[in-house]
This record gives sequence, structure tokens and C-alpha cells, in this order.
Amino acid sequence: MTETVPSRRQNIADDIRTQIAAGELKAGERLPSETTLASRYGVSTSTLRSALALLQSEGLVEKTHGKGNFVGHASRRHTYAGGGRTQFEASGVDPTLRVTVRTTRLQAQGHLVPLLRVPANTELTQFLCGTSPHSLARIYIPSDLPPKSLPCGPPSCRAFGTRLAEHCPPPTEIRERLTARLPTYEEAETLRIGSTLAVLAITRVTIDATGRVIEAAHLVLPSHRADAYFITRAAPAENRREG
Amino acid sequence: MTETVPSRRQNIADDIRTQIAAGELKAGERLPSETTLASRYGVSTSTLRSALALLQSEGLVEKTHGKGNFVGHASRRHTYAGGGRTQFEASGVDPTLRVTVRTTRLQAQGHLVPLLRVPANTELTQFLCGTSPHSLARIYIPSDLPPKSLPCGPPSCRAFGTRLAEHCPPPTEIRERLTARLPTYEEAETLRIGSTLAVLAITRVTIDATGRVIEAAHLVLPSHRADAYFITRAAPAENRREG
DNA sequence: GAGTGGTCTAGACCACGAG
DNA sequence: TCGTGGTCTAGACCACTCA
Repeated sequence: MTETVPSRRQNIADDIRTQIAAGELKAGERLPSETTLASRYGVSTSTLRSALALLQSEGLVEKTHGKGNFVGHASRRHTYAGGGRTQFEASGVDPTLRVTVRTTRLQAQGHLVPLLRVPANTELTQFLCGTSPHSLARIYIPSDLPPKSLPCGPPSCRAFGTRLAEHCPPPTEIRERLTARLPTYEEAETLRIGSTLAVLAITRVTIDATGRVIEAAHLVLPSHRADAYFITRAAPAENRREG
Repeated sequence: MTETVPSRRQNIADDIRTQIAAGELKAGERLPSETTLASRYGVSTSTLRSALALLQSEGLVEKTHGKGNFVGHASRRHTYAGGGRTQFEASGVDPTLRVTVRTTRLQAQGHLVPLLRVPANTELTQFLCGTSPHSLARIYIPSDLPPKSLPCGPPSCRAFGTRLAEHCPPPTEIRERLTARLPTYEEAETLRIGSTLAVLAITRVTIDATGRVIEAAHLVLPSHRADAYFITRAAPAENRREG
């Protein structure tokens, strides 16, 4: 086992991580400015910033443009519950949570056509839900679904990564694809995160008993604030779900 | 809607992305060197590299130290199937896949104790599975599980993000937590990825009928090569799984 | 306006891959 | 050995926050 030398970025990140774990830096506390830290560690600001990026992706550090770097609040971390379980709330309520919803009508185009399994130009209702700074949701529903298919309506966007078509008719299948990637320019702007912070992107399709897609959603969760959780229970008769 | 100006990084990434989508750059093709591209776009190498980082996280570009940047092979992308579904293989077999397994015995400590729900210092068997360059798996199993609990054994590590304890006894519950973050130094080295490429980290716990944890796993999937997929089917009697 | 983080530059130097 | 990407520097300049 040849012991290799970690980069300076890693050493600095490890050092700060240790300080946080040891309680020398407390949740919510502001770190010294990046220039201060850079000179303290004897590195350039770029290197120091890349060290902070590591900690940020772990949720240990939160950056705010113009204000500073802060030790992360673990309680402000949210968990997306997969499989249609709408109960989530990791722990408590985040006072900084802001909710915005924009409803638009549009016609199915591009990737939405195969996703929703509809003919091109089918009328869709789009819900653009931002639960800043935790998530960005783009939810698409065929406009011809009966209105009562949306009993929860936009307010349920308050729930993190929420489903809009709340089982009317009840969904029989939910498919969720998760990827880690960097945010697009628009996503970074909306979520007010740096364009170097990875996000957890979830594409969710909900299908009813007739095989019809009753909802498709693109969810974007900044990695420093959110993760996803899935629980699968086996049916007693070895009748587990299969793809 | 105030139209804001994207950064240079975004413009360059968009330009190259368009070229790939248009087929001007084909899968497997080598891009010009970073210095060449940088001068062509009139930016510094750092800026150009951050543009490539965007494309890399989408799987459109693959970087290899010393060789160059290449247009990504979509077919070499792998999908982790959640919920214990071992069938996965997105499409075909990746010829570059290398599999290594290291088996170690150790005693439960730190985060492994609550994860496996065992007393501290319980004997564990660790399987370190690297299916380079696609995934890194650290799988922990209580050593006192009957040997036939491991029918598939290490070779099944060949399967991507594989489960080792292949239902003997059959698992009744699988819990999977997914986060996006930057890799640790060791992870980046093992996976041979840059330390700026985000990974999809999965912590999986498998529980048998008695409530005992029969397997815990840490999986690390580089974002440019892998994503995760979950399918949830509702039980007929509105008996959907609940957390 | 003062101080902060965000983007970007124009390099230097190192590590890796292939001939 | 040569060309490549990876790390890092020492700044400049811009955007944001707050007093």
C-alpha cells in the first residue's frame, strides 16, 4: 500500500472538518473570510475555495455570496422520500424556507413527449415550484386530467419535492431516476447556489392503473441541503417489485 | 423576466454540448487539448476546464489524465437499480470494466455500529469491491451469519453495486439513502476520477424478517458514469410501503 | 463604501500515458 | 521524451450584503 499524499485542498478540508466535528466551530458560526483562511493556511484563494467546496458538498459549510461561509445547520438538511411517500421532514421546520409556485400551460415537446408518453403538442400544465433554497421542482401534468386529480394543488408544493397528483386516481407505479450533476445556469440562479455545487437531480414519473402517465417531475436538490431516501419492503410471498 | 448573462463557462459548455448533440462530435472521439480549446474560445485553461467539468458531470465528456478529453459513450453508463433489484445493466457490457474484490475482517466501530445495529467491536466481514471505473462498494456483513447466507459471494461484485447477502434469509426491507457530494481523496484515487467530479453516494441497509441487519453497504458511483433507478409499485389494496 | 464571495486570467509546476 | 490533463498561484475585477 503506497501511501500517497493528499492534495492541499484535502488537508485543509480535513482540518476544518475536524474542527467542526470537535465542536470548535459550531453550527451557524461564521468562518473567517476566504482571504483570511487562505493566508492562514498559506495557499491561494482558489485552493482554499476548492477546499470549502468539499465541505459544502457534505453540508458542513454553507456559502452565502457577500456574507461569508458558515458552519452548516444539520437540521436544515432535507430528505426527499422516494416511492411516493410524502412524509419526509428530516427534523423540524426550516425557518428560511420560501415557497414559490408558477403555473403555466404548455405543449409537450422534446424530452417531455416520451417522458409523459403523450403525442407531441399535448396540452400540459406545468408547475414550477421553488422551495428556496432547498429544491426546484418542475412538475408536468396532462391538462385533460380531471380537476379533482389535483386535490392537493400547488400549496402542497410546500412539501419538499412534493407530488401534485395526489392519487386521484391512485398511482400504481412510480419510477424515479437519480443522478448527480452540476446545476444548469438557470438552476444555480434559482436555487442561489454556486455553479460548482453538485445537485441531486430526480426525474419522477407516476403511472396510474391504466398505464397512463399522470405526472412527470424534474426535481433538483442542492447537495449541501438535501438527500434522498428509499425504503423497499418485500411482499411476504417473495413477490417483490420488479423492473 | 430579466435576462441575465450566463458565464463564459456556460457558453462554452453549451457550445460543445450542441456540437455533440448535432453529431459533429461523435462518441469516443477525442476533443482538442484543453490548451487548444482554451485559446480557441479565448479563455484561460481554468475557465475551459470548468466548462468541461459541466459536461463531464452530465456524462457527455470523459477525461483521462495524460490522454485527453473524449466524447462520452452513453452505452458505458450504468444504472444502479434500487430496492434489491439486481438486474441492471443499462445496455450491453462495458469492455473497460475491471473488477477487484478485497475481503477483510474488522470490528464494528464508529458509524458502522448504528448502521448495522450491532454492539461495538462485533466481528464484521468487509468486502471492498471496485468495479473500476464505475463504482466503489464497501459492503459489511456480520461475520456470524451462516456461510450459506452468502451464496453469491464476492464474484457477484461483478454486478454493479451488487448485493452480497443474496436473500438467505430473504431480506424484508432495504433502506437506501442517496446523496450527491464530491469524492473523498481515497475514492477519487480508487475510481481514478478527478476530485472535482461529484459522485452519487448510496448507503444501503438490508434487514431480514427478524429485524436484523444482514448487510450494510456504502456505494460510490461517479456521476459521469452512473445513475440510480427506483421503481415502486403500489400494492392493490392501497397498501403501499410506508416509512 | 467596506467587506465578502464569484469569476476569470496567465501563467508555473507536477503526474500520467504512449511511443 | 513529449503532449496531455491536474494542481496551484497571485493576482484583477465583478456581484452581493449590510451598515
